[in-house]
Parts: sequence; structure tokens; C-alpha cells
Amino acid sequence: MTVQPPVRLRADARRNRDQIVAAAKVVFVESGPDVPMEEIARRAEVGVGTLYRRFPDRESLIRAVAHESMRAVLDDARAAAAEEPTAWEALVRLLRWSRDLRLSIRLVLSARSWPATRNEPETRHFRTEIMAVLEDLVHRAQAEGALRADVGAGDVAVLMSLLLRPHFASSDEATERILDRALVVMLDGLSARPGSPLPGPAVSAADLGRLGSARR
Amino acid sequence: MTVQPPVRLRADARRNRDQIVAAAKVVFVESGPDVPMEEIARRAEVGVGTLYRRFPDRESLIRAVAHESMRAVLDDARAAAAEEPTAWEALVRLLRWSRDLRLSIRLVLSARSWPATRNEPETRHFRTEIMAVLEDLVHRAQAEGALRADVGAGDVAVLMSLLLRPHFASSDEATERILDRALVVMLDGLSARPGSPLPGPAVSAADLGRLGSARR
Amino acid sequence: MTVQPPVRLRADARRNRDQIVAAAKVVFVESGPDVPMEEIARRAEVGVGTLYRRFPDRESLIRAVAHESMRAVLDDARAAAAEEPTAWEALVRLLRWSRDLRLSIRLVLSARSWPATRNEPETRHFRTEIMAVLEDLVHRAQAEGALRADVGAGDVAVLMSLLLRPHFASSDEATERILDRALVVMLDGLSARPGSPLPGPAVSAADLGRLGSARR
Amino acid sequence: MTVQPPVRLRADARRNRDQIVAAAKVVFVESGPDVPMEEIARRAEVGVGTLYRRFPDRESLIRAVAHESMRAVLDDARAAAAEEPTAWEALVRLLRWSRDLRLSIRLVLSARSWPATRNEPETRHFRTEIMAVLEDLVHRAQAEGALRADVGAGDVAVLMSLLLRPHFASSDEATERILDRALVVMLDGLSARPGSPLPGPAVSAADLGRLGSARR
DNA sequence: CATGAATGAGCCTTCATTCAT
DNA sequence: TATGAATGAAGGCTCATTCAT
Repeated sequence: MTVQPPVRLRADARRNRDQIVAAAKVVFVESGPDVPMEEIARRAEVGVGTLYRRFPDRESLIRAVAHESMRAVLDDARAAAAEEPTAWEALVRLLRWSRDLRLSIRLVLSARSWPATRNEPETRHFRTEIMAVLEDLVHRAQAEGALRADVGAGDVAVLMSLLLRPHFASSDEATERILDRALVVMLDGLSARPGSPLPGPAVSAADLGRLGSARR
Repeated sequence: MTVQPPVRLRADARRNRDQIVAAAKVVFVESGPDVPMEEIARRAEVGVGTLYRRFPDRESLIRAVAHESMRAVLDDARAAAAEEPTAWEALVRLLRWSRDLRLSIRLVLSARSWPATRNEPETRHFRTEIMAVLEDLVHRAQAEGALRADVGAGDVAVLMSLLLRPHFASSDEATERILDRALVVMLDGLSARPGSPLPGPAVSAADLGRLGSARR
Repeated sequence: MTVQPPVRLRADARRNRDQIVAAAKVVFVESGPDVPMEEIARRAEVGVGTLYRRFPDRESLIRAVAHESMRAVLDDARAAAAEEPTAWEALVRLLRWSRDLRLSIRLVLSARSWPATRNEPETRHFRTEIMAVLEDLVHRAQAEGALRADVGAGDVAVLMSLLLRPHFASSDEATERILDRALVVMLDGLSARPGSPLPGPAVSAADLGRLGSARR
Repeated sequence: MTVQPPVRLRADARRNRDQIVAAAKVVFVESGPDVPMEEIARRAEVGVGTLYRRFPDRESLIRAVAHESMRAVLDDARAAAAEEPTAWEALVRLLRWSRDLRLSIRLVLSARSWPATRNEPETRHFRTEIMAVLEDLVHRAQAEGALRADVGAGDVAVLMSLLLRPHFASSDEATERILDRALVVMLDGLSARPGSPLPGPAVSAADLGRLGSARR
């Protein structure tokens, strides 16, 4: 069921490919998806030619990195769902999330990669799987009485994306603590207590999928 | 006390300058702060030469646009504080905010403009003024019993920035409605009811100023 | 009726444009239409940027040079028709032809430029005009009794193209003399004396136009 | 006296070599002598490495293909001389020629291969042999009274080269018929009837050899 | 030996900025 | 002063050739 690069690569080629993707991951986070290809190649300790042999253009590299990250996100989500005692706690853990999640949000949603990743089957596959896990957690957390009843998995995903997109400045400890406070505010807003009614119907996974056929 | 372009410009020069800033505002929103200078000049119906006479480099143009926007934000904030019946309502209005706020957030926080705007007096000036208004609103809203007591103006600013940074896809109506729901969740989290205690001390305006000496 | 670049250029720009086309003409002849753009720019004593401002890509430069040459060819053809005492002599003069003719044959027929020039109105225009002159000369030379009756303008054009396409080695004097002999053989074959009947119908200008919808 | 690849190759190596040359022949005709080496390797169903083991660089491959073709041309020429009832008919047959002849003309005379093939013994060998056959045919055809007396083998070779170089568009049937007409015109020009005297002395095989020490 | 991966030089093109008109 | 032309540095990509498996 997992999606794999179609052909078996020679051992050294495989190693190079992995180095490239790893390096790209790092520099994309550092400097966005527009960094010179040479920079990526240098970090991967590889010639540009090698990079281009493996990824015929920038988009294709972006896709590869995005997929890697999304795969990790899916794993995280499943692990959280399996390991946490309650669905609510699993959601909290997810909202705190991993560096991989942050990267994939950044890559998938950035202006540059949106056209590269949107609408191709692999992305769709991962999105579907991830949203399925989320949907399940949301329902269970609502059954637990922990999560307010009027939100959908889409709403949670939106909040996650707000928290995780690249933010001002670097990620020093002070920044992290400040964002943690924002997270708790959001969690309080999400918890099942009488609060303001949310406008409109709950946002489902499918609703999100229909968004944004546009450019930027 | 207001900051003005240093010299009085001839009427036509002034008009050119304004056209340029207006055009830049539009294209920055459309295509980010990296658009070709010629594109901006074309939109302003001006030669590149003229643009460069007025703004010696891209950074200086970004700064000008950012300042324009920040001035508008400050005006908005003061208007909200003056016109709304309660401080809480003023805060809500601000969080809903204007297109100008969105632009200035985008410009001020984007990778490209962070170095351009950070640490120069005009930006600092506006930030100070805006945060002063916010600080006042926060205190008053807490006195009103509407806003939870353990947040500071910095916390509110962070939540605003989360809501307002450029997001996936375009701004069609569907997107707006979804973001409105996120906003209400946040407002619920901010309102004065027994909820989770926030970790750490309230974030003040000053705390924010100390953040992020880094690049991205 | 002549086709001109649409807009008036500033004097210096005009001069540069002309230098570029002239330089391109030279290096295209020397090294074919694949020479590095920088080489052309260097010869024109101009930066690459300038070249690209004027001609957005290589094809567009090839087209410009081809048109220049075709214009010169047309002028040559008309001059020959007007100045020579007989149509036969005009044809002979044309077959001896100018360096411009050689260049345009080379450019218009080369693998690289065929797709660039074929099927755009300017090329079609010149081809039509040139073939009209040729057609007229052929008819008149046949009426004079000098040219065999079973050839058409298309046949003559084909013979010209055979003589003029780029040939082995450079154009030193020895080569020229050898080609002159080939030319006279052809002229003898063309002259009106009982010889072998030509296979098939005479080739008209229109017949040629229908040729070669293919790649190379 | 025949020239052979210096070493005996193992059977499989031999097969590879032949596949490569055959593939190169095809793609050179299709796309000229500048096609990527990988394309050739792919067509030969061989790795690039193998190609380079056999032919240390592109020039050496071009040479090999050119020699193959020239050998075929020589065979053709000898066959024509042996099989046709008259020398004149043999010449006509040659001028109508083989696909191999076209390829070798193209390869030997093209800008790219001229420097690769010129001045190396194998080429010289084949040229000499071919011209010897041609010289003989020319003399005999003149003795037969069919060929005009003032041409040499060099003249005939030049006419052949004019007819055979790559021409506009593809080789559909229409093109072939048009070229056939040009051929007959040339043959009429060559036939022994009082016509214009050719300028200069007859061009011998040796004269051709002295031509063109230049690049293109 | 065969293979196909890796390398890097080279050409194409864009665009920020400077400068002549 | 306004204009838009000129410049050249920088990044993208391709491919000839070399080299590890």
C-alpha cells in the first residue's frame, strides 16, 4: 500500500538519492523552496548533475521531499492515535507536532510548491490517509466529551496549519514558548465547554480538499 | 512625532511616488515581495528609472510599503479602540482585521522583508505605537472581565499574526469562512472562563520585540 | 508594403539592434545558427542582456536575420530582372548570386531555423514575392527561347538551393571556381536545346510551398 | 590493402560495436551528428560506458560511421562500374545513388565531421579508391561519346555532392521527384553536346583533395 | 567487460541596478 | 527629472566524459 520509487536503484545511487532528499529537506526549511539547486547539491555532497539525474527539475525534488514528510506525518498521526490513552491527548500531541509536520505544511502550502504538489496522486493519497486518522480522532474525542461537538477534522487541520506555518524569526526557545501559549489558547477554545457557537457547519476533510484551485 | 519622507517633493514627483507605492502594495500581495522591479514600475505606469530614483533599492521600497501599511494598521487600531463600546469588542474587530493589516504582517514577517524592516527606526516606531494601543485594550478587556487574565498584548499579537499570514490557496469566500471558524475558536480560548492555565508568564509587547534576531 | 519592426526605437537602441543583427549574420555564416549567444553579443560589442532585450530568444534572432537576408534577396532579384538585357541573363545572374542569398538559404533551410521561420507571415511574404519575380523571369526566358520549356520557377529555385547551401570547406577562390563549373553544367542543362525530357510536370512556386511539413 | 579495425574483438564485443555503429548511422541521419551520446547508446541498447570503451570520443564514432558508409559507397561504385553496360549508365546510376552515399556525404562534409574525418588515413584511403573508380568511369564515358569532354571526375563528384547533401524538409515522395528533375537537368548539362564551354580546367580527383583546409 | 551513476563545464536566460538620452 | 536601454552576475539545465560497481 505504501508508494515507492518505481525502480530499484544501485546501492550508491540510492545513497545519493537519500542524501539529496535529506539535504533538500534541511535547506528548504532554512531558506525556502527557492534555494539554488547548487546549494542543495553542495549540502548533499553531490554534483548538480547528479541531482538533476535523479530529479529532472525543482518541482520533482520538492515533490519528493514533500512526500517523505507527509509519510512521516502519517506515521506520527497513527502512532499518536495508537499510543495515547485518549483521542483528545492524541490530538494535543499532534498539534504540538514534529518538525516533519512543520516541513510538510510549509512545503505543501507554500506558493512555490502548491502547484507542484497539488493534484498529483501521491499527495492526494497522503492527504486522504492523514485526514482519515484525524477524522477518527475528532469523532472519538467528541465521544469522550473532551472536544467541542461543533468542529470537524477540517477545522482541526486548519488550526494546525496556522500553528505550523513558517513564522517570524527563527525557532529559538523563546519563540517556542510563546507559540506554546498560543497553542493552549487554541486548545481551550477547542475544549468542550459552553462557548460561542461556531459560524457555519463543521469543516470536514472533504471541505478542505475542495479549497483553493487558485494560484497563490 | 509622525514620520514623514524627509523632503517635500514636487507635486508630480509626489504623485509618482504614491503611484509606485500603491502599485507595489498590489503586486506584493499578488506575487510576493520578489516580483521583478519592472513589473512594479509597469503597474505604476512609470519607468524603472523613476522607481529607482525614488527608492534606491528593493529593500527601500519594501520598507515604504510596510510603513504605509503599518500606519494604516495603527489608524485602524486607534479607531477600533475609540469606536467600539467595549475593549473586548475592539479586540475582536482588530482580529478580524483589515486587508492592510494582512499586508503589513505579510511584508513585515516575510523572509524577504524581515531583514529590510527589522531594526530600523520607522518600523520600531510603528510597532511601539501599535503595541501600546493593544496593551491598553488588553488591560481594559481584562478589567471588563471579558478577556482571560493570564494573556498579554504579545499573546494577542501572536494570535493575530497566526491568523493573518498568507495562507494556502486564494482568498475565496469558502476560505474566509473557514478562517472565521478558527478565529472564533481562538476567541473562545481567549475569553475569561476557567480553562487551562497558560504556560509561562504573559507575553508583553517588549517580549515580542526581543524575539528573532535570525533570518527566516 | 515593406515590413518594419513595429515601434520606433531610440537612436542608440536602433544602432545596437542593427549591430546585433549584423554580427549574427556574420557568425551564423561562420559557425551556424547554434553559436553561443554570448559570441554574438561579443561580436556586436553588446552585453547579452541587450541582445535578449531585443530578441527574446534565439529563434527570434534567427528570424530577424533571415528576414533581413530575404529582403536583400528580393532586392537583388528585382534588380537583376530590371537591369539585365534578357530574362535569361537575369536568371544567370541570380544563380551566381549574392552572399545574402547564400545566408538566407542557409538560415531558412537549416535544421535549426526551419521551425523558426517556416509558417510565419513574414517569411511567407518574402517567399511569395521572390518566387513571383522568379516565375516572371522563367516565363520570359522561355519566351526568349533561351530556357527549356519544361521547367518551372520551382525547378530553378531547387537548383539554386543546391548550389547555394553551405558546402564543404571554406569559400576560398579554388572552391568558387569549382562551383562555377558546376553552375555552367547546370545552365547548359537548363538551356533550350533538345535534351532528355524531364520526368513529371514542371515544378511551380506553389509546388515548393507545399513541401516539407516535416521536422528536419 | 583493406583497412580493418586493428584488433580482433571477442564475439560479443564485436556485436556491440556493430550495434553501436548501426545505431549511430540511424540517429545521425535522423538528427545530425550532434545527438547526445546517450541517445545513440540507448538506440544501440548498450550503456554509454560501452560506447565510450569502443569509441573514446564522439569524433572517433563519427569516423567509424563515415568509414562504414564510404566502404559501402566504394562497393556501390565498383558494382555500378562492373554491372552497367556503359560507363555513362554507371555514372547515372551513381548519381541516383544509395542511401549510404547520402549518409557518407552528409557525414563527411558536415561542419561537425569535417575536422573529424579530414586528414586521417582511412578517409583518404576511401576517397582515393572512390575517386579512382570515378575517374575511370569519366574517361570511359567520354570515350563512349556520352559525357562532355571538358569535365573531370572532380566535377562529377561536386555535382554528386550538391545533389546529396541534406536538403530542406523530409524526404517524402514529392521531394524525391523534384530532385529527380534537378538530376536530369544536370545530366543534360553533362551530356556530350555542344554547350557552353566550362570555365577553367577540368577538376581532377587530386584537385578536390587540395580543397578546404578550413573549418566549416 | 558492461553498466549506468557522477561530475562539472558551458550555454541559456532573467533581472537588479546603473547610465545615456 | 523621467525614461527605458545596457550591463553583467547568477541561477537553471544539459550533456560529454570519467569512474565506481
